[in-house]
Amino acid sequence: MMRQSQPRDRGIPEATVARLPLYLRALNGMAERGVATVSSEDLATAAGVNSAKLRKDLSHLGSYGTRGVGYDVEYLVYQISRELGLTQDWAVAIVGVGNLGRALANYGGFVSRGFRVAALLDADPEIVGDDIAGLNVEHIDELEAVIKRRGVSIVVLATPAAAAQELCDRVIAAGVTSILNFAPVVLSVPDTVDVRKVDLSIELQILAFHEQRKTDRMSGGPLMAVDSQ
Amino acid sequence: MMRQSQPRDRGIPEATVARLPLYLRALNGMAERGVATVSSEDLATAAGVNSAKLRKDLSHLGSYGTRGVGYDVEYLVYQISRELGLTQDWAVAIVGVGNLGRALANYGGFVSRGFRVAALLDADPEIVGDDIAGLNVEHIDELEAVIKRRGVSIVVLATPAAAAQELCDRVIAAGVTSILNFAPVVLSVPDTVDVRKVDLSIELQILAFHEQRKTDRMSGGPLMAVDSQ
DNA sequence: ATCCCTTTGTGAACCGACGCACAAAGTCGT
DNA sequence: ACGACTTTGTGCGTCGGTTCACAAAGGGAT
Repeated sequence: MMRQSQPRDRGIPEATVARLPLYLRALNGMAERGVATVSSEDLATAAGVNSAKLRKDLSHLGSYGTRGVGYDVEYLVYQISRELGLTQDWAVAIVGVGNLGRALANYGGFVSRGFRVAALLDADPEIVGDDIAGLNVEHIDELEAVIKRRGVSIVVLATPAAAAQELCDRVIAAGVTSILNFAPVVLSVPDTVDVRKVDLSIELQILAFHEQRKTDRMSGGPLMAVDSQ
Repeated sequence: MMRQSQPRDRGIPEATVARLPLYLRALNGMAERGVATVSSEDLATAAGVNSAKLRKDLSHLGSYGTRGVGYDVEYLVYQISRELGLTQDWAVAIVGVGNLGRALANYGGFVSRGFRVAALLDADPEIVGDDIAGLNVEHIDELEAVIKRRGVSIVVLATPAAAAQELCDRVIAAGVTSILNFAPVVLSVPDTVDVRKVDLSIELQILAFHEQRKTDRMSGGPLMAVDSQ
């Protein structure tokens, strides 16, 4: 298998993609602290992963990195940013400006790199017209127009569960193919559309499961019957 | 392999655990609509998974379900709830009452089943003393006392990144072993502690990656060189 | 220029998860 | 009471991801 300069297999494993933002964050921290190069071992520790995994992940992007030395921090930041598509600017619309929507609008975290909140939309006439985080809340009737006018390509759904599917359909009809969903429903979408789901309640339930097991194990033996409850 | 009544292998795959809350939600919806029994096919559709996977998941809890008929909705709700530890009440403390912390405190979603927000804590004297969602915000100095007094076993960290690790350490020292972290940092914890991470910025970056690929594919051919950027 | 030391990039074994496809098991109608 | 039909529970092949361990590649010292 011979490779030209950097053919960079179009086919980065999903698990790797999910970790790249982690590496990027660690690298940005190092760059700010003036670190010039970093070994896979140190970067892996900073990102909370195993160093072999880190190296394999990075090898999917190309062969950046110098044997015996490590990786150039700045260069790697650039390469990962480019791979993730953060060298361009993404216009994000937040649909649903309740408590969560407001929190997201004010969250500095994603404005920082590549993402820009371009619109806030809600159905409640009480909220429409308010200024939040320097943006005017627009009426949901404007959804399609706003998406097209501002070039929105990523939509964050922070609506009540009952409204989510309908709004999702409209957003997709308006041409959006990337959705971050906070509503506790399973959205049904064509498979050309990417949906990522964030669900607080599910996370808590998973924690509760493990927590229960820990306390079970303390009170009874590891092989104790479970029907005591 | 013979099994007594319901030995229920202590050893449910992590992937299964992560889906149980999904099934539970779908089942609760059905129960409210008065559905008495459901087939794996229908439940799988409602939960957005493949029916074989659903059956295998449920088989890890025991052999509930009747061939030729399906699963009794109420019974399955109970079994999954019990397995997840939702038949008991979990006291949750929210540490950090900024925009996000406030949104979480007001989020009805997790109060509903098994979880109860038992405390809100913050370091900002401006915020301490406020009433949010019927709870008084307490000073972070009270952290250890509050955790012990109220029997808090799950902590939600919604603090700025800079404060997260220190607070995490304190929370663990106070005996908590389950943490839901919203701060964009990699927490280092002993492996007796479970940390689940929710990171908006990472989710957006993953979406951006796939979005970029879609648009790349549209403008150039599928096998086009990538260095045009 | 050569040797030694460090660190990358990856082949290969391993592990968990997924989905197909089917036998076992139970229901319902006659 | 029996047969046809439905739906579960699972054995098994497959696949993606993780980890180990090491050869290849470079840097720096002598």
